[in-house]
Amino acid sequence: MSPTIKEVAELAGVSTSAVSRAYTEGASVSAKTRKKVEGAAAALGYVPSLIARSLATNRTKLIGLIANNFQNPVFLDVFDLYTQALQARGLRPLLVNLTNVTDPTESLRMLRQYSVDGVIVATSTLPPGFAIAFRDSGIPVVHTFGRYSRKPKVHVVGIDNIRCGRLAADTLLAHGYRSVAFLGGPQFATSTQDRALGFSKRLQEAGLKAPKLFYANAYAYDDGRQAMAHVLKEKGIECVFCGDDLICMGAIDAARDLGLEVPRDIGFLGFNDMPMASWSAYQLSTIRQPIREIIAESVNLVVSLTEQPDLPPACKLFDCTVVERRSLRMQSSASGKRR
Amino acid sequence: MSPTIKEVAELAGVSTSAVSRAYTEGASVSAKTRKKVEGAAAALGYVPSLIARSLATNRTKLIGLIANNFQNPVFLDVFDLYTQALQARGLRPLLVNLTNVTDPTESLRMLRQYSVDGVIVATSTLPPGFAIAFRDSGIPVVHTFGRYSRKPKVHVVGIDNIRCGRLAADTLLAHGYRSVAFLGGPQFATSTQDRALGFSKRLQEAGLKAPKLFYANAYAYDDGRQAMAHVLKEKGIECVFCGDDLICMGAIDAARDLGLEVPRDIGFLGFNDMPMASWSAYQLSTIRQPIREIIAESVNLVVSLTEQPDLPPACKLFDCTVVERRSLRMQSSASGKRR
DNA sequence: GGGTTAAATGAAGGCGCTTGCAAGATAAAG
DNA sequence: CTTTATCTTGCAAGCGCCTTCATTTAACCC
Repeated sequence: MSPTIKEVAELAGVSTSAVSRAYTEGASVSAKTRKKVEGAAAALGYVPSLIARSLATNRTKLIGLIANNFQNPVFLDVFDLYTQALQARGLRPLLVNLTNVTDPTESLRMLRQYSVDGVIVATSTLPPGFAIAFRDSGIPVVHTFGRYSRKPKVHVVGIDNIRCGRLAADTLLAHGYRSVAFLGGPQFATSTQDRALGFSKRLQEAGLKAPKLFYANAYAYDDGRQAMAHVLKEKGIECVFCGDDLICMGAIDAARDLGLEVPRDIGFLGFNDMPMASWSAYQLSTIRQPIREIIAESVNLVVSLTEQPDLPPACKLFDCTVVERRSLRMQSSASGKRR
Repeated sequence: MSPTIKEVAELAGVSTSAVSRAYTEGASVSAKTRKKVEGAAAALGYVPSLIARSLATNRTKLIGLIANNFQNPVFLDVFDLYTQALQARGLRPLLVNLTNVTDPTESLRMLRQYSVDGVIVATSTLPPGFAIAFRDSGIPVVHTFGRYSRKPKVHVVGIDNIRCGRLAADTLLAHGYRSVAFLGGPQFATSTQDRALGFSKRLQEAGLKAPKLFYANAYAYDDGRQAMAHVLKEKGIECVFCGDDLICMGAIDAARDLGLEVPRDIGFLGFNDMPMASWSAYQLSTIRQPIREIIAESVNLVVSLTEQPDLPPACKLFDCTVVERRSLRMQSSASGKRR
């Protein structure tokens, strides 16, 4: 069907090795034969088969891209950036959807079947067993949005959620809030755990009592909305720090349905700075993580790993920033500067 | 590294053919040797290499999944459903991001490099040249969300946007609106063109004058918002039919910023029924396309095409339904039933 | 048990490409 | 015009699997 290397060789009047080399970076070919090969290839519409090549080279240029959260808009960005970054380096994302999958066996089998060169786990809500299972079978893996650890099991690149929690606390304090709550995502998500921790700790350091902790069942609007009902039963909450913008918007709507006005009656701080955060219906103040940089770094890393699989696992962390809009009350001039 | 068929054969005490057959559906193997093979494979941690297999069978089980719109939340659903549907059939999506790509050559080359078994073009905003280029090079292609045509160049599955436009018109008429506008996506998108057409036509059939047509630069919030500014310059518009929920929400916010209340002062009908449409800040009435069915059908189709590549291209269309929420004023009892 | 038919098996060649090796061509040096 | 070093090139083996073909084994029926 598709022309093969042999036909090109024949037409060009050279050996198959020659045409192979014409397509291999840094191979030894004279300009003359390269020209001949290119001519023949063009005439035939030849495209070298990566399948056959990878059988010989043991490199597929395929990167498994693992996700399990197709509800959250940030992942659109994530997919977009990943596909572009990988494409730019001649790699291909093999998309793996692990929604509702609890056992790594099957996905591992599949990834090995295709002999992917590496795996990127792009989620903070997947049990750590997955990344570790991949690593154990010898596949280079980087865990994006993974948890910081002094001695990580796999390479992780992302943010320090504990620091983010502290940043959130500082922000609320700077706005003069004293009685605040935390409304996280699912309690098993490490991102939620860490943010809650940092948030609580910083508040206590500032002499406040530990905030009440609430959890939504998922990083989603409806779950945020429902969970907010519980928050609202608590008296005297001035402001809530949400673990995700979607949750936050759900929470805001829950509050508004009860006649509360944001930020006059209650303040909100979100997380992720997704596009909707800037919609005029919400105007969310939120914490943004540098997704673009995180992903660029992840791709760099997985590429390095295909070349040096034995790099010791490390955490590469990026700083978050707060984006101020109008879901927090005006900064009281007394309360000092933000950091 | 990974154990090969030969090692398994050796350990199991059979020929490589035997173990190959043990892994091939419908091959002739006795239960006894299959057991032996499975035992040996398990002991070795053997996973057959799809790469090698596809070199021999000329089937990769790889499906190119082409997208170019990573801004619109519906595509999260699309990705989710596609990956799941493909996985369920033992196929793998190779994600291709064609954002800002105008020339099919490069992507075609890449798809051929990987000898994908088929291609799914999942977008309504890609020039038709792409799908056709794929087809011309012999790759089975189905165009999801493509345009209806009596004599299509490639298989398309989606909705009849002209009918959707008519449905929108009927809905607005049933609500008693008389002076309405259309606010579409980019003017080059066939989906927008067709919806505008059906919408206008139906209104005129009902004896109204043709609606004013407006276009947003993209299926996105900000673009909807900006375009709405122009709509609002027009006097006497009672209701606007938007080509996308995002556009619609942008438009609503633009209207609200001017102090208008929805649906008291102006009505809105959206398109796509994305999750945000049901948020209490919007409560969008909108038209929903059966994405799940569309995608299931697309996958079925692409699978059939890998077996019978010569099926004549056809259009498989699905009906849309309107989801009534609260962005249209109460149905005037006089104005009759919805269809 | 013999004969017939069906099922299971192994050997071998091939899928399209890469690559070590040795030989041939070219260039640089004397 | 040799000699030596550097490039190019083709041959052939191999990457891990499938599949045809011929052969062996099992199943079945009188």
